[in-house]
Order: sequence, then C-alpha cells, then structure tokens
Amino acid sequence: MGVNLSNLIHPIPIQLKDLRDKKAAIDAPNVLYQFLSIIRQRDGTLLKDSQGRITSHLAGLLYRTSHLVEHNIKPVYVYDGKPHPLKKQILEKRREVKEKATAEWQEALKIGDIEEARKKAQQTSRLTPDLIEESKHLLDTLGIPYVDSLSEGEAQASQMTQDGNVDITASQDFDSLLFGSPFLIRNLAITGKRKLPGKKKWVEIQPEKIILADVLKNHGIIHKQLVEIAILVGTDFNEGIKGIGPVNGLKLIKKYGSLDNIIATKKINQDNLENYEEVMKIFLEPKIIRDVSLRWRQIDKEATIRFLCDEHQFSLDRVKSALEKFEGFSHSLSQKKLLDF
DNA sequence: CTTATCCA
DNA sequence: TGGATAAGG
Repeated sequence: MGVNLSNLIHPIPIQLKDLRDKKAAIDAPNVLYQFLSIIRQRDGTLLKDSQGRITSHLAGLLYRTSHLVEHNIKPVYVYDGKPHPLKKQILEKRREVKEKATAEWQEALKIGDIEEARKKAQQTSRLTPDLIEESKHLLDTLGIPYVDSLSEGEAQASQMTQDGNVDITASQDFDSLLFGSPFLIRNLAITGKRKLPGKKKWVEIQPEKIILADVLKNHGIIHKQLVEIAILVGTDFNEGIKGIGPVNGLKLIKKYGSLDNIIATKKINQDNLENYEEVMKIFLEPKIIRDVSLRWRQIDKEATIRFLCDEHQFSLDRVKSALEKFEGFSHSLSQKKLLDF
C-alpha cells in the first residue's frame, strides 16, 4: 500500500498536544481501511449490528475523532475520487490477495488456529461504497467536515496543506510527500504498544512528523527527483524496477540527475517504465479542487446517538463518553464565531 | 482502533 | 496502580 520510502525518511517523534489548534487533512480511505483491518474480534470477525451490518469503521471513526477534538485538533476527512486508470492493476492485485486471504481465514478457523485466522481476516478488508457513505453520515452528525476529491484523496489533502487550508496531512502512507505535502503526520492519535505484523515483538508507537523540505535537503534532491525515486521503487501506479529499493533509487538519481538520464544509460531494466511520464503527471499535476471551504460545526449529539445507538446498537455509555470529549472543542467553535462576529 | 476489566 | 488482555457491535 502506497510507496516504500521509509529508508529515506527520518520522522521526528511528536506528541498530540504539539498539534493543538492545528487543522489536519486526514486521508479517509487510509484510516477507514485501518479500522476495518484492526477493529475485529479475536477470530477476525468484524463488529456488526443486530442486522449483521459492519460497524467497525464507525467505531474507529467515532473514537479516533473524539480523541483528536479532545486535543483541540480540527480534522477534515478527505475521500478518494475516481481512481486513475493506471491504478487498476494494483487494485486488481489487491482483490486477488483478499480472495486468497478469505479462503485462508476460513481454513485457519476450521483447524482452530485463532491467531492465524485473525491475521488472514485483516487482509480481507474491503472499503465498500456503503461503508464510505455511513462514515460520512457519522461525520455529518459530529459536525466534522469532509472533502470529496476528484482523484486521489492524498493529492487533495496535500494541495490543501500547500494552500494553507489546513496545517498538516495525516496518513500512514508516504504518498502525500510525492503529491507535495509540506508536512506529513503519521500515527496521528495512535499511542501505546503495537504488535509487529507477523512477529511476536511489541513496539512503542507514537505520532511522528515528516517535513518534506527536510527530506529533500537531507538527500540533496528536489521534489521531482523524489517522485522519480518513487517510480523506480514502485508506486500504486507503476510496478517499479526489480532490485531497486529506496536506497539504490536515491543513489541512481543522485548519480545521473534524472530518470530520463538513467534510462538513457540503458543500465536498468526498462520493462516497467513505459508509463513513467504519465505517473510523473499523476504526482506532479494531480486533479484537485483548489477552493475548498471547511466548516467545523457544533456536534449534534442526539443525531449521533440515534445513528450509532438506535440504528447500530452501540452502547449508550460508550458513545456518551466519547461525545463528552467534544465539549471543549464545541466551546472553542462558538467562541470563534463570536470573535468573527 | 479505543476503552473496559482483570489481576499481580 | 498499571501493564496485559478482553471486549466492543
């Protein structure tokens, strides 16, 4: 998922309180997908209401958002638009992986291997149009804005950060750096210990900040060259060159200056590079909306409770205590209104 | 994922 | 009391 640039990036650990009063453009598919992957029972079953409808995405969104507003961070969720045709290939590949994982999940359940079952179940998550609509409805009742992008949500979020509509982009992926986001926050709101995938090791996780200008300066490259490194390594829109990871990609770009020059040397396998100019365009000239207006409204507690508790059987106590975290946030909104007036 | 609870 | 573990829908 997303581009692998981790070896080139040295994030700065931060705390949630460092982001107080900041506006954050959150990659909505990225968080919703995470919720669907992780908010499950021990055997991998998703949380569901009495009618069997999935609720894991709503639980995650409620608790995550309440956590953010408790720290007076202003979230805006940015959704994907139409996928670029070059993304079809990776989407198809992911679909196949999910089909395989679904079978392996059932198999693990049959032999009673609960841990394996959960692991496989996590790989089966699908973000359907229904789940997306329900998440938007919850945001509406919470008074939290969202944006429907024309293309990639990460592209839209990055532009909003560049334009100053928001202060930071939040995602687990590095793609927003390719889209030119000056500031990226990973692990927004995530704290505590996490299990390393596939291993029995636990690591401490905390929010971290990545400054695009620093990444470029550290390696002595410009933004376009970072995109070229990503294309060598492989993105959601192209496969990348076998044997080239972020470190070798950087070396090649530093040595030859550009992807064009590397290609001219004929020293690398060029089978996967036929669309590279189009991929460059996806990152450097994405389809985005320039004049977004963001409005954080007062929470509608009654509507939230109707939706989560009455329609989807959330516990009233849990929802109420999550909604209490909106108190200070709502107050600061009405204060701001008075000041504006 | 976040919150609730269990137990040293 | 706080770190590990279960539950949540």
